[in-house]
Amino acid sequence: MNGTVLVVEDDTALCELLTWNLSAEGYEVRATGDGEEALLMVREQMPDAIILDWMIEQVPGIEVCRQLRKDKETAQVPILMLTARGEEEDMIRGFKTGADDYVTKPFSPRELLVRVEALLRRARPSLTGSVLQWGDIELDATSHRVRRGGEPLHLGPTEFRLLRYFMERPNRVVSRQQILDGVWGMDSDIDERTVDVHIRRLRKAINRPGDTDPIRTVRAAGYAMDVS
Amino acid sequence: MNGTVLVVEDDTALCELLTWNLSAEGYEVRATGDGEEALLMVREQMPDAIILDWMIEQVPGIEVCRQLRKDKETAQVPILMLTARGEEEDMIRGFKTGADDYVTKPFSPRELLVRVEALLRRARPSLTGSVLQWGDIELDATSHRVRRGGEPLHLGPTEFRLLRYFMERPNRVVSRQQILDGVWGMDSDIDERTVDVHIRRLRKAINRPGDTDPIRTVRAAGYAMDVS
DNA sequence: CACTTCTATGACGAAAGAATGACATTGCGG
DNA sequence: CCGCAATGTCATTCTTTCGTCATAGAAGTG
Repeated sequence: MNGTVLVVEDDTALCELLTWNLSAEGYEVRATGDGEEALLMVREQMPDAIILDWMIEQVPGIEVCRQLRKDKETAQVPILMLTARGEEEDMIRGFKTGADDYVTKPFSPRELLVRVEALLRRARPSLTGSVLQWGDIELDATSHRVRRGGEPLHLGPTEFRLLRYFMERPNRVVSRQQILDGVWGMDSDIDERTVDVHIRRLRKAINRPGDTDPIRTVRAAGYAMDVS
Repeated sequence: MNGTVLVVEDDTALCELLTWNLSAEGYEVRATGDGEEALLMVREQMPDAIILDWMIEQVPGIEVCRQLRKDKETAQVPILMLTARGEEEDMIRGFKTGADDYVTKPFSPRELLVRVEALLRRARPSLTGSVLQWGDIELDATSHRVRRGGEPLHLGPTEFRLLRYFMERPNRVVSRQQILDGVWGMDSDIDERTVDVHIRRLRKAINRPGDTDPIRTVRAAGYAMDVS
C-alpha cells in the first residue's frame, strides 16, 4: 500500500476512472461525490492526499479546500484540485486557497498519477524509502530513529550505522573487514574483533526478551541480517 | 523578501520575464542559463525553489534535477520544471526524476507564480506568513513572535531563526554545519560548538519548568525537533 | 574425545561529545 | 557616554560511547 488517497468527484464515470487508476498504482482509494461527506471522511481517517473536484454538489470544492486548511488537523493534507474550466482566475483562486496542485479536465490519467506521486513524495517522505524495515523493526534515517514493534530503541551512533548497514543489505553475508570499511570508514585501523563487540551491543539494544535475533553469525565469514 | 528563487533558463527573453515577475512578487531572484553553473549556485547559496528549463545548454535540465536529488544536501529543494514540449513522456520523466511541478510553454506568468508560491508554502511555510506550530508552541514568522501555551516568549534574533529553522524541518536531524548554513549563512566561519550554546539558550527560552523539551540531541549527528 | 578455531561476553580505561557557566566584545537605544 | 541585550568563544564538568583485552563458550575436525 503506497498511501491513501481520497477522491472527491461527483461525476461517477470519472470517479471510477480515477479510483481504478489509483488502485492500480497501489494506493488505497476512498471516494465520495459529496463535499460534506468528504470533510467527514477526512476527519474519520486522514488520507495522505486528496483529489478534489472544483464543481461538486452542495459544497463547492474550493470551500472544502478552505475548510480543510482552516482546521489545524487537516491543514497539511496535500490537495490536488481538479476542474473542467480553463479559467485562469479559478486556478489562481484554487492555489490561493491552499491547493498544492491543479489539473484541468480533460487530463491524462498518467499525468494525474505522477502529480499525485509528487505530492506524496513531498508530504510523506516516509513513503519514499527513507524508512528501512525488517519485520517489526523500523529505521528512519532522516530522523535517526529506530523502533521495534512501535517501541523506540536507543542506539549509540555506531550501533545505528551498523544496523543501517545491515538493513541496507538484507540477506547478505558481510565480512568483518567489509563492515569496518562500510561503518567505520575505509581507512580505519581498528581490530576486526571489535566488530564482534559492536554486534553484541547492537543485539542487546534491539532484542527484547522473546524477540528473534535478526543478526545471524556466519562462522568464519562474518554476519548477515536475514529477512524475516 | 519572500524567499530566493533560482531561475535556470537559457532563453534570455524568457529568463528576464521570469526574473521580472518573480522580483515583482518579492522574491530574490538569481538566474543562469547554464546547468553546471546552476549546480554551483545551488551549493553556494541554497535557494528556496528552483525553476528549471528542460532544454538548456550543455547539461539537460533533467540531468540537473537528477544531480540535485542525488545529493542529500539539495534533495529537498522544490523544483519546477519548464518545457517547450507537450510530450507526456517528458513530463512523466520529469516527475519521476524528482520534479515537484511541471509547466509547459507557453505558460501564463501568473500561473507560474502561484505554482511557485504553492511549492514554497509546502517547503518553507514561514515564508508564506502562516503560523508554525509544535504542540503548544506557536511561531509567527511575519510578526516575529513566539508563544508557548499562549504565553509570549522572548527570543533573541538568532534563537528565533534557529527555532524557525527547526520548525520548518520537523523530525529531521540536522548537523551543526547544516544549522550554521541555514541559520547563520553559508559563508559563516563560526565554530560548530557555538551551535550548542545557542541550542541551550533556545531551550532555556522555550522550556518552562514542566514542559517537554522539543529539541532532541542526536549524539554525533546534530539536533532535531520532534513532532509531539 | 582432544584439539583447534572462531565467537560471545563482561569489564575497564580512554576518548569523544555535549551541557554548562563565565567572559569579552559588539551594537544599539537611551 | 552608559547600560543592556545579544553573540561568539573558551574552559570545565558530565555523560555516553568506543576500542581493547581476558576469559568463557561454541563449533568444527580428525
